[in-house]
Amino acid sequence: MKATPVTIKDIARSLNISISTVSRALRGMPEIHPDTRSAVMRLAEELDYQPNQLAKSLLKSRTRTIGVIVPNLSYHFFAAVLNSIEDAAMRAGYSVLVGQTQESYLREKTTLENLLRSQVEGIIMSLSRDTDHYEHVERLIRRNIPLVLFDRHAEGIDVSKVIVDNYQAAFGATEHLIGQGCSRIGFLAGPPHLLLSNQRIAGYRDALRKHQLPVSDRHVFHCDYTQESTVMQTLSITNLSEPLDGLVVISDRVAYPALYIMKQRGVRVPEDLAVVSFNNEPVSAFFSPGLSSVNQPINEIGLESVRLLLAQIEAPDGEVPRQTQVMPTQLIVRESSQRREMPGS
Amino acid sequence: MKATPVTIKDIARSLNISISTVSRALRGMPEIHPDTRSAVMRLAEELDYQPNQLAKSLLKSRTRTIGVIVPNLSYHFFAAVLNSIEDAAMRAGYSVLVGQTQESYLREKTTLENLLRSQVEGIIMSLSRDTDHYEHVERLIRRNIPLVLFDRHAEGIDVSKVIVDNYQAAFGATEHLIGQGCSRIGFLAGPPHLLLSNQRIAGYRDALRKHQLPVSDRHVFHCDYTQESTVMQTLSITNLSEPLDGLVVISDRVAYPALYIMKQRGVRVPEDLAVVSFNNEPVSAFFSPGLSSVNQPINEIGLESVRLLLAQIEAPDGEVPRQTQVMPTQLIVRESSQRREMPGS
DNA sequence: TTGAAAGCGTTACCAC
DNA sequence: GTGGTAACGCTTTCAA
Repeated sequence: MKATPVTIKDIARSLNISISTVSRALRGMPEIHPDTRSAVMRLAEELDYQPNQLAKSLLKSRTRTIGVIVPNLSYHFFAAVLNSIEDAAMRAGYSVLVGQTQESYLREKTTLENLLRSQVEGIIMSLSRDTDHYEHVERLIRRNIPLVLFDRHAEGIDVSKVIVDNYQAAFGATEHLIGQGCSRIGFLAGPPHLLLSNQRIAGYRDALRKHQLPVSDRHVFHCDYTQESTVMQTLSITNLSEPLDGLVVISDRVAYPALYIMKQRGVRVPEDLAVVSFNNEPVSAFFSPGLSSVNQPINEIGLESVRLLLAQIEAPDGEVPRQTQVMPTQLIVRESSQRREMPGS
Repeated sequence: MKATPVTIKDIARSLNISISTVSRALRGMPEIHPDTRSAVMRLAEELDYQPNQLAKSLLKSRTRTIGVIVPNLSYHFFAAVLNSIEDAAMRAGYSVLVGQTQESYLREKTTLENLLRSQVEGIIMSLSRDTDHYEHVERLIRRNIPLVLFDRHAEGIDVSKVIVDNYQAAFGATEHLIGQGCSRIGFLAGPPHLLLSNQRIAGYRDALRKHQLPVSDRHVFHCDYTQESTVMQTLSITNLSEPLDGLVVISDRVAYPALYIMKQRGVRVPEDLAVVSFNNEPVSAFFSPGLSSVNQPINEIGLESVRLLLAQIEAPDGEVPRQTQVMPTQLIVRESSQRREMPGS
């Protein structure tokens, strides 16, 4: 017997009063007689009454639910941002429906549709690896659905974004390697069409150029974030006839297996090859050598995404405040990239 | 102008037909005239009509949504299980509402209530660190809400569970250390009242006893999973007057900083101290020394949780199939615990 | 202070 | 084949 949930109606019937009165009593409206109110309250408590959010939502056209779409929750970055999003949403009285795309465009599209059918009031998303066209996103915009893109975004779509300056961050990371005396610096990048990856490559290239170091396509290696392709590309790097002495890696997730392979192949880090990466996952500090990595303010990215989304959701009709928040990054220097004494140490 | 979403009613009015006809056409009911159907379909397409799931849910008392409550999504284990849960749920046509407790009992309780108000059809949860009484869970059971507990469960509550045999796993891990020649083995455990931690301690103790090795409370160190307390406890371990030569750690998350401290203090792993841990996070393979760890079948835990939950949700009234699935674990031996040659290598 | 009734968007039953 | 209507659980006028 799947207990039929108790409704406001049941309470009304039991107490021989009207539904409206019960509703009012439950919500603490001032005009209700204290006796009535306490009777209602007591019975509600006793029957363990739970208001049906669905009915409320339908009536008010407000679900207080937001949808979050990410490529994959086993990536620390996305899980951690979701953590922060859920936390902020909860504090603001919102619930979170999650969807993962598993890096597939198709699933991104259907997940989006499912969330919309569920009447989420807005969507926070990070594009999948395989997403290379954006009609589904543009449709959201046309339909005026509050939307925030974070991390994996796309150029030329007019929507709120929470991102970091990937170009600058990569530029800085590369200069750091140069400052450590590296002169043949490579880049272990993500898939070729991924904006974030390309922006970082651009920063890396310009840093090399600025310092009159050789820039070559043959020093850029693309992996698709899977372990197999990372291993393959890393092996290619170790097999270069003229070995690199510095390497920028697209993310810590990719750097871990890369470092492992380097060690196996007898490449000493940082002596033979200085390495910097992106994301600064917590474990990176505990590696040996500690992995130098560009930190992104994960918590703030989540908070900011929620803030921008709620700004849209709660905006008076007609105004759709769109803005791009560029969050600060910071290169955390650890042993993996340090070939020179730290000043003062 | 927040575009009022187009409804079935709008379509009906436009086409001068009744709401019921539109509804039937949209759902592909056979009795509809082809012309009518195609007209409806075309207009629906054109107006980008999206059925309102809320209304459907209210009517049918079926939301096809499940709630998932976990302590914290930045723990790899929980994020990865959620990954698997969301995936399985999606395939079964369900959506997932997530909630995090941040290890707090209070938040666990309120999150639970929120999910119920949202009319989730069932709940998959892992208890928070600070949860030491279970009325909130028992209330679910009394109300016949489909429920599955995974990983962090509790004894004596009659509900479906997906767990591993922590006792046996710890027993095995400890015997492995003994097999490597360790005789003074300690345990870096979780909080004192955490069932999972205590089960592992019991397995550890019994393994020591079986091999006539000293069992002492002073060799069990409790941390609360935070980095600070892990560091503190690790320092205590390195400060023992008679040093340990083997250590079982409650989880990889805890082992990482512990190994780091060991290295800093000049404790060689595995030569001075052999270490095994639990969870086998992907990065553990890339550590040096590689961290030996008890693998839990994360993907299967998620799948199984969904399976058990759906079994309850879809069970005919009256039957509430409850079962406990004990998932297999496997000790993955890496360098951190190997003090003897591998046979045949 | 309370009650009756309309309505949120949809489906399903019963007529025609 | 199609249309009217009740119902899901709730809030909110409007009247009393």
